[in-house]
Amino acid sequence: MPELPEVEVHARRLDRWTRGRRVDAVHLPDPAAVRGTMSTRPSDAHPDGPALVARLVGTTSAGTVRRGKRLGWRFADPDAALLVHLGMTGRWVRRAAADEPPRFARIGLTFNGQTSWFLDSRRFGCVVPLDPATLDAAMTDGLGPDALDPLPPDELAARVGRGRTAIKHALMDQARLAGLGNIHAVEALWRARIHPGQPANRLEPAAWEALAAAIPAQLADVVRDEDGDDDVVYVSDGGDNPFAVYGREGEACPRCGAAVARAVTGGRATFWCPGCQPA
DNA sequence: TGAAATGTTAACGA
DNA sequence: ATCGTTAACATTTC
Repeated sequence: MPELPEVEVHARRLDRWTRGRRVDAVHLPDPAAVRGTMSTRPSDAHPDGPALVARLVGTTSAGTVRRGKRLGWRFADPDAALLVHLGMTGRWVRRAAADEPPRFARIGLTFNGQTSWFLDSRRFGCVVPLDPATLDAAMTDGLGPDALDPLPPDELAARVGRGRTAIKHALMDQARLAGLGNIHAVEALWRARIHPGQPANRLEPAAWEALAAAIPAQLADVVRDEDGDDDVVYVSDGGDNPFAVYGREGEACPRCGAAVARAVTGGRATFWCPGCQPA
């Protein structure tokens, strides 16, 4: 699930569920979920992962922060910190402490009779124990400004508009702008009426203006829709597809009625409306 | 059964 | 140096 809105929703959830509460127990059904650095590979498991996670017992959750798709979690007394990346399929759920671990449970923290579980079927997600003094740097290192914060169009153009690479690709470059992934890059471009394959350095000022508005609007709308304690329902979950063009090849564009097109670039499926996002 | 999947990064090739 | 593509990671679901 995770692009910026999903990470934001999970950060809020963990905060609500745990802040100010003491860690009574930890569970680590998949030790490879604990990594020494942010890595998508279980083979990069932290050798001392179990010991480091065990040290959280007795600390108190001090809340979460988010930047781009990274989630930071602080603990106090004694201080500790985790950097969480949800990868492709990561999410957090809360269950009664007496319940069995849910399917795909990788790590769990029990607070006051309830356990918050990190579930991740595909195992690209990870939890990185950090020296709390380094958490701020780890949260921002290598990331552009957070995509949920509106940027003036000229600043967006200066950051994202460099080079001839396709605008969609440039938008997903976390070093230029942090938070957009495949789905929301596709949706933001549709909102701004920009063809995803346009070279980033050839967008007109009017296009940057449209994009600068479309990006935070897209992300904020999704955050609003997904906020709450319920599991996020996504395209592949069999739920209704909530998107305008993503996953809708051949369907009518909700704005102009033309058939939505699909192509694969950079190994990723891209969707656009040939009617209102001309090349 | 084959194809595709929200993320990240390395490795090539042009 | 820059850009695009492909593969890899690990696993599930349609």
